[in-house]
Amino acid sequence: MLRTHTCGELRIDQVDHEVTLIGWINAVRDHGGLKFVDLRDRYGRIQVQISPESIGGDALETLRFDQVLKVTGSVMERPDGMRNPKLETGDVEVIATSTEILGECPPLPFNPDSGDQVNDELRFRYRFIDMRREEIQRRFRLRSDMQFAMRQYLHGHDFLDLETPMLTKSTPEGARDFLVPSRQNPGEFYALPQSPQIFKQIFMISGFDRYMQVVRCFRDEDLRADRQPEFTQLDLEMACIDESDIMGLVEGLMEHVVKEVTGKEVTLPFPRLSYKEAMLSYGSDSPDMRSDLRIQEFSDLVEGLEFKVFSGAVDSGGAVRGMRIPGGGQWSRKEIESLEPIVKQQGAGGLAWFKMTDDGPAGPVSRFLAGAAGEELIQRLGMEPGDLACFVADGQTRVVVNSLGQLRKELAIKLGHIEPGVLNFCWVEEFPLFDEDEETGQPTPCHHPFTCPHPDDLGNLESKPLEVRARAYDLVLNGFEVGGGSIRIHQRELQERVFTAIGITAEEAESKFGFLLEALRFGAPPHGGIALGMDRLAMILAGLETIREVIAFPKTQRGTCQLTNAPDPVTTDQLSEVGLMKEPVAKKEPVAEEESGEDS
RNA sequence: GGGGACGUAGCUCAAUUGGUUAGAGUCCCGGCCUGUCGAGCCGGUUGUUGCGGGUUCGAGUCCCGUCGUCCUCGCCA
Repeated sequence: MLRTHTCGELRIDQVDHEVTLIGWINAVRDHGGLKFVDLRDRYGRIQVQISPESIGGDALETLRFDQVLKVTGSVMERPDGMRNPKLETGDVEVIATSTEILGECPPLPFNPDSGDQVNDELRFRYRFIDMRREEIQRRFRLRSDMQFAMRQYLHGHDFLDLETPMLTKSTPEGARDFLVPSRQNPGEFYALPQSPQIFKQIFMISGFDRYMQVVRCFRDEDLRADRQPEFTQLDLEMACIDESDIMGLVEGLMEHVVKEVTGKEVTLPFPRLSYKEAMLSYGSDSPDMRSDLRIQEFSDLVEGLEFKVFSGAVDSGGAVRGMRIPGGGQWSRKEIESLEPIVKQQGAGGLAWFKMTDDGPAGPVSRFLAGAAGEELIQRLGMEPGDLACFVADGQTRVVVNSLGQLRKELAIKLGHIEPGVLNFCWVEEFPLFDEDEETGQPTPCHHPFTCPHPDDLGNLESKPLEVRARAYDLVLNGFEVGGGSIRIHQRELQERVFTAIGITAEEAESKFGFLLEALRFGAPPHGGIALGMDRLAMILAGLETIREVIAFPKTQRGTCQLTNAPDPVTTDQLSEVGLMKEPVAKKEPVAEEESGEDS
């Protein structure tokens, strides 16, 4: 080792020891002859004293922030009144007898102290500087601890950590694939896996019983704060189990992980609610239960209200829903109306509302509340003086759900329901097996085509496919979907029926999933599993707003890497080697393929 | 593909209704300084206001286009 100690470990015990440290210069306090230098590494910070006397009159080097400095000297107890209680090492300092700059460093492109204030573009371009920050190092430590705790827990429950291919087969369903051309098979392509789904099912058929993997997955879709084109899942699968076994295991896993990483206790079991209930009461399939705001149905009352906006919505097949906002009656009209853009963005025409005062309802909707239906509405809401009620009515129930769901989210923040550090898990289950494709009307899998239909609904698979429930479940944490899984189909015949229901012909099924269908013939046990989003989990456990902050080298919203500048054009030679030709519309030219390089 | 926000010194930001020479803090450079720990004091440099066009006597400010970053809808089995 080039050093005897790290920058975080020296204490009174080491006084008079001769030590050698290597670290980044974190500050230089120059008093002319006497200099104090803070040296920093992963483990902490320590003050080094450099003076002409201590280093024997040698010329002092020019010291600058983030140079890598090697210091040899002796540990001294600091004089009284000169200790620094803010530093773990603050009772001692190192009196340098020699110093050497091992790594030069120009002035930095940004000030790391400004931390997250600096714009992301710059931070990610100079990620190596950004990641020196204590704050960032803590995040990645947390993520590392989290993944270790997961492996530890699952190892203790007989899971095997098994690998699956990264170069695999493109599948027709689901997200867009990232394609990889095959040099040895011109014109043919691998795809990067969207998930190891089928491979883990094959492990089950192979008798591996309990499989886990921390695995990278790839989906070529547009990005969000919580979505990157490549992301990491804790993937697991078990045989001879049902839903409650998976949920129970994951609850135990989360309890262990949260305890190990944050020291917090979670309450088990996690509440479970059906998809239907989640959509109705919370306006989302990933409800944030940190807030107790609840959406309620009022479509059945509109007949008695004589409010055309409401009745019109219901008449055209939609719905009227609303929620009580305790204490919202204190808000001004202007403040209430400032909520309207939230619902308009989701396609709603507007926000209807009334306040409850000591003298009864007041505000735009109040004049429709005089009759019996109005009274029932007020009663159902549980309105008390000082409360506000907001409603959305629309001909499309989907718009009502999304609008109020979004409004609920914003109100939860506004009302201070979102306390930092609170972890609120729940399960959402009984998802529909299929969604309707908006364009073709074709049923398409909500989860994936290997999800087992609910046994009670099997009779409807062909006749009323959209009413079939799935044996699927999502794990939700603080309003984020952090996991999703299902019991899988383990019978070939049922798998074929599901393929047919989603419009996959026998030929397509054979060519795309033939290997799975074949495997299902040869002794497949009942099985199921789940995949947990590691980036989102790490983000929430670290109290952050975007998964970019827990990914060392994230992509921008356009899918580019600021550090490496990927993706890049490649040379025509590289293309032809893999049997591809360039379309003449390339945005960027390949770098230095045959440039003549004239200096300007 | 649609909607929105932002882009001014290396960095973080300011600049009144469109009005003179675009400022501050920090960083950086020079000087002073032997007990600081956000060191201090004195002095100094730093600008294609993202880019291109337009309106105007005059544009950082208004308009159009474009590029980039972020948020979001669509999309994400």
